[in-house]
Amino acid sequence: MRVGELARTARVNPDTVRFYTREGLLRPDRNPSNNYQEYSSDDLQKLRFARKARQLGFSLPEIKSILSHADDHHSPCPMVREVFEHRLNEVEAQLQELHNLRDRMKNALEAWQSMPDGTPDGHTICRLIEHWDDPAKAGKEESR
Amino acid sequence: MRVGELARTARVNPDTVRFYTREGLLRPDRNPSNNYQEYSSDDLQKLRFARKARQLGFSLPEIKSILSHADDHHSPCPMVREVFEHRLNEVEAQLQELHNLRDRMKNALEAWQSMPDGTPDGHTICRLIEHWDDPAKAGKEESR
DNA sequence: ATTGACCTGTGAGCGACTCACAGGTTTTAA
DNA sequence: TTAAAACCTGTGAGTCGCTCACAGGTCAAT
Repeated sequence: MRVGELARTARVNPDTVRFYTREGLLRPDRNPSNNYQEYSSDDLQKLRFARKARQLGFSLPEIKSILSHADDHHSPCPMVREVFEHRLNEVEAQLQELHNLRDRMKNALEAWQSMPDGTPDGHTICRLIEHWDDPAKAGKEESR
Repeated sequence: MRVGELARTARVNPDTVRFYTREGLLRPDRNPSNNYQEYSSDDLQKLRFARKARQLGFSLPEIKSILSHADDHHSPCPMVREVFEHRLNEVEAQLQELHNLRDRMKNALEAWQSMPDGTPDGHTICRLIEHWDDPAKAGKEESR
């Protein structure tokens, strides 16, 4: 298959396919008659993997090295594992952080919701901003 | 306080402070004698808010508009709320996605862990790649 | 034969920094 | 007091991972 088809089936931008090819992540054959690139179903799998890996926050160089390790078929590759483990740690941390912030946002939004007309005033926003780092205060009125 | 001090207390790169200042997110006074920028504690709060908001995925223009709405003190601003709600949805989605992928990674790593010497071979990686989209198969041997 | 949809390479633009440079200022400390 | 170190200034360029724009070549359908 050629660029367009590959891109369509993997639901990515054709330019991304071209970009990955330029970067050496995909290595299609060339049709010598018209110089078009010919991708295999192997390339499709690599592309899909690459996209998922990107979502996980792997860098293109990392993905490239994982992929090329997988290419020469049965090399033991502790490096891939290191990359993986390292990335997993980062993902866990990010997940935690995101979770906290999500809760913070929800609280803030609830505080807004319960206002007379549902629109916040400057004060609310100020409080939100001032106590952003302090979940105990954000979204709650002080006792007074 | 000046650039360096502000940056240190907020634990960001001084260049980020300069960048935010260039972008109009922070508006320090100028010391006319030496042309240095003078930041207030208000700026510190804005900076901290901006960093948290960035982690949540708000864009700089969004942050800028939230901050300037908060500046002219008591404007009701449904826009800020819209941005906030919209972003919350995205965060929820991202959280879900990240969660799934984290589990996927853990499974994969466990499968590796249980291998004889703890290092994966080409086959394992291939399976991981081939069935990346298919949690039922990744990290498990087929029945045979 | 012409249209339109594809393909090619290259180069530039994006957001949000980050770094490098060249020069001016302030602080420290010998 | 003066030299060095540590700051500050603006500007411009580099980074990553795309994405788009351009100019031109190829191919299938009408």
